[in-house]
Amino acid sequence: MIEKNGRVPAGGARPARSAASRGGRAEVLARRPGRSIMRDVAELAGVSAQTVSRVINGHPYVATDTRQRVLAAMRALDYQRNPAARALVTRRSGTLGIVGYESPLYGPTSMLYAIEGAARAAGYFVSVASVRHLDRRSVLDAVEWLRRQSVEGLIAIAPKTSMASALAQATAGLACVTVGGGCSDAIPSAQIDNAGGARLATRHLLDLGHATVHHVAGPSDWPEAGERVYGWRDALQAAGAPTPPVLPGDWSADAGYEQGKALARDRSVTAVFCASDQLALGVLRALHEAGRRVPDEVSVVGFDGTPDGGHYLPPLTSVRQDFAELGRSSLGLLLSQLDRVGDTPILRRDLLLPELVIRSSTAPVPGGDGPAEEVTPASPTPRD
Amino acid sequence: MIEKNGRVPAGGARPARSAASRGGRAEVLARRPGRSIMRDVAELAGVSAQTVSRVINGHPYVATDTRQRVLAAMRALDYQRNPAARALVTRRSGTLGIVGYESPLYGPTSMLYAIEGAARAAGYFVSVASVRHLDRRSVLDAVEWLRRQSVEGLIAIAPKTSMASALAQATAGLACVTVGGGCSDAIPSAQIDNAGGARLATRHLLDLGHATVHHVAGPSDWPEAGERVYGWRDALQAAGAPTPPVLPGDWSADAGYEQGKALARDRSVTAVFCASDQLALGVLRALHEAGRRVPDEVSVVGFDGTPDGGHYLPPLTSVRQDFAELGRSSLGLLLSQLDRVGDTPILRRDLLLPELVIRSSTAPVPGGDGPAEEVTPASPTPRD
DNA sequence: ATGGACGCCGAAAACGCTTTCGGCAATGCC
DNA sequence: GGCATTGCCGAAAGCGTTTTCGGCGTCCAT
Repeated sequence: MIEKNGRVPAGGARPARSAASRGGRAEVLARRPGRSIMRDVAELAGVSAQTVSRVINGHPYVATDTRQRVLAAMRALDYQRNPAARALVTRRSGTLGIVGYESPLYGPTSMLYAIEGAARAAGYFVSVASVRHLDRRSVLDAVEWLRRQSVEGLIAIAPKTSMASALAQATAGLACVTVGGGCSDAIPSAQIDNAGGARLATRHLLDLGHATVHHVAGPSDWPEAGERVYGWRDALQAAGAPTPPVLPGDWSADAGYEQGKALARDRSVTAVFCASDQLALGVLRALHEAGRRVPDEVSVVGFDGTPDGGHYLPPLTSVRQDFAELGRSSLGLLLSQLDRVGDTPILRRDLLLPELVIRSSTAPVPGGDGPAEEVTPASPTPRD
Repeated sequence: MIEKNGRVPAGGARPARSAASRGGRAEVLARRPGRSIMRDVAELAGVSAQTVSRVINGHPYVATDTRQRVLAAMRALDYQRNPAARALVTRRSGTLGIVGYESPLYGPTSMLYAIEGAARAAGYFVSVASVRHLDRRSVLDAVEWLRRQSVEGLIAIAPKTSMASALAQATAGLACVTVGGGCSDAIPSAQIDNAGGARLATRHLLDLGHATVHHVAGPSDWPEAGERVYGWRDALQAAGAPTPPVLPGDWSADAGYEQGKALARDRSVTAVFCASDQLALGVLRALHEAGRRVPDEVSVVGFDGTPDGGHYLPPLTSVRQDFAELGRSSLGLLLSQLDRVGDTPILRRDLLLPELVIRSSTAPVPGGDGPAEEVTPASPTPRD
């Protein structure tokens, strides 16, 4: 009754594993009672372990009834494959990493969840490492931490321009994608057409008859902020409108409030384009406190299209970006990198098109036509 | 020159591993060139592999100079321990799971990052699984997915009451903690004192002379929403004020707007306590559109203390909860569960104290004293 | 009959680490 | 001087999978 491999056939429920091996040493670690392993399934199904493996991995050349027996045994034992053992031999962890910027911003959060959902659908686990501050050290640490977990690739959410080199250095030899801000030419990225969105917003205001549009920008070291500035300036120049100085801030309502106060003092400003909805919220408040009515005296446009924006006072016209789609897109980019392991990465940029949602914070310019008359703001040049 | 274990001592840079084993079979999988393993380090340092292991794991009984040599070799080879191999033998993945509710809410997001930060400090990786809808099936799937990754424990963010059984069932035999909503007595949870916060808000309005306070609640199947209702009602009764019917919603500004429209029509309401800042945002808008001035005619209080709330029109008085601390607290709870593996879990509840931040959306009742006179709302009974 | 070709399955060797056991020197104690 | 103790280290087993190799039928074409 002794089998070839020296193991005693199941006399009782489950014989002490490995007790029959070389030195007859007692089992080293007590098995967690609830967990069964592949060999248990194999015994119950009357096959060998690697046949079980074949069934699990969908390999061909398994007879139909054998497959059924194995599947039944798996169900009966509530078998679950040990990912560590699998990872050890396949050299694949099946895990993707996300370095996320620790901010309560609407966008990054939406993307995080979208990425996870798409990753799970593709069979990948998702592990996060957050950075509180976007400095070099933090990013290096986060990527290092993810590496230690042997992630197969990673997505960096919302990196600043200055992090390009840090990220490139830290992710050497690792598939990497950035999202919402192409921070470097060396790393593929998924992002919306920021310049296009900014053009959309600016042109909308110009179309309403405003002589020019002021811009409260995002932090100057974020590529997304820079691109929006570019699009805004571009639309202004295309229409022959003067270009006021950029008012920089971070993305927050606090910053918007501060810049808004200055804007409110200047009676010549009739249109403001903000690089985020939160900035717009602050501007709206400053304008209101200064007694300037929106949209009667001043029009305001935001960027992001957050659900909250629809309930600002007044409801905010904004450039909506589809963060969920952005997240999915970035994952697609990463997966396509992983497919071509070894080859040179494809440096693709996914550009999503934003959409202008017009609500109540924008209106035609007060006097019927703009205060400036050297141009005809009512008929912009839609040159594209 | 043949060693006892049959391996050929390093003649060249790195001999084909396992080529000298039993059948002289060629190496099965090409090693990733960049990755060195423990044996490489051991050879370079002139010690055995398990001495390297001892150094890494900080075991005693390693001579100081040996340790130095090993550390130097590790640095030289840029050695990184293979987590899969380690997990396989230790039966510990070193990973914690988070099931997160896929919503752009401010709170859950802040907590997610706080948990990750604290977990990393404690040496744990964090893997997320998000659920789009809080139904039973989704939760079961998410937990199952995390299990497949063999997480050692998990934290469920913002579960509804109805998920109690699903969560309890799915996490059987797994350390689990909920945060921001004790959904079941069987699962420990970290949360703020919702009832206390609601009392704070309600009493504040009562103190301002309002005859009673209306309440726009969160979804009725969220325990947090229920507790806030309870605290609100409790404060009302303690002050002898009448208890208007609860106006339920979800947490969104949309819902707040809808309920706010009804509230605005009722001229008798002078004070509204909302279960979230976003609800308050919607209420504020509805009130404004109906021509009711805040805080002159109606006072509004929110809950959460989001940074945006400070820029609403008018800036919102709110009950601030420290989400980051909440996240850290929940992780602490989970870790203490893990320490006592096998024992019965300690069913602790961490209660954090919220804080009322008073801004401009609340003011004394219009007429100097409230429209109702059967009680003296100006002197509430602080009975606790 | 015979020889592939094909379908199905099992034996055994890794994967890279930790753990247990045991060995060897140096030291302390009686 | 013998013997236990202590500090340090190596050999070997084993964690639970996947992969490679090979074996055994069966079927079809010679």
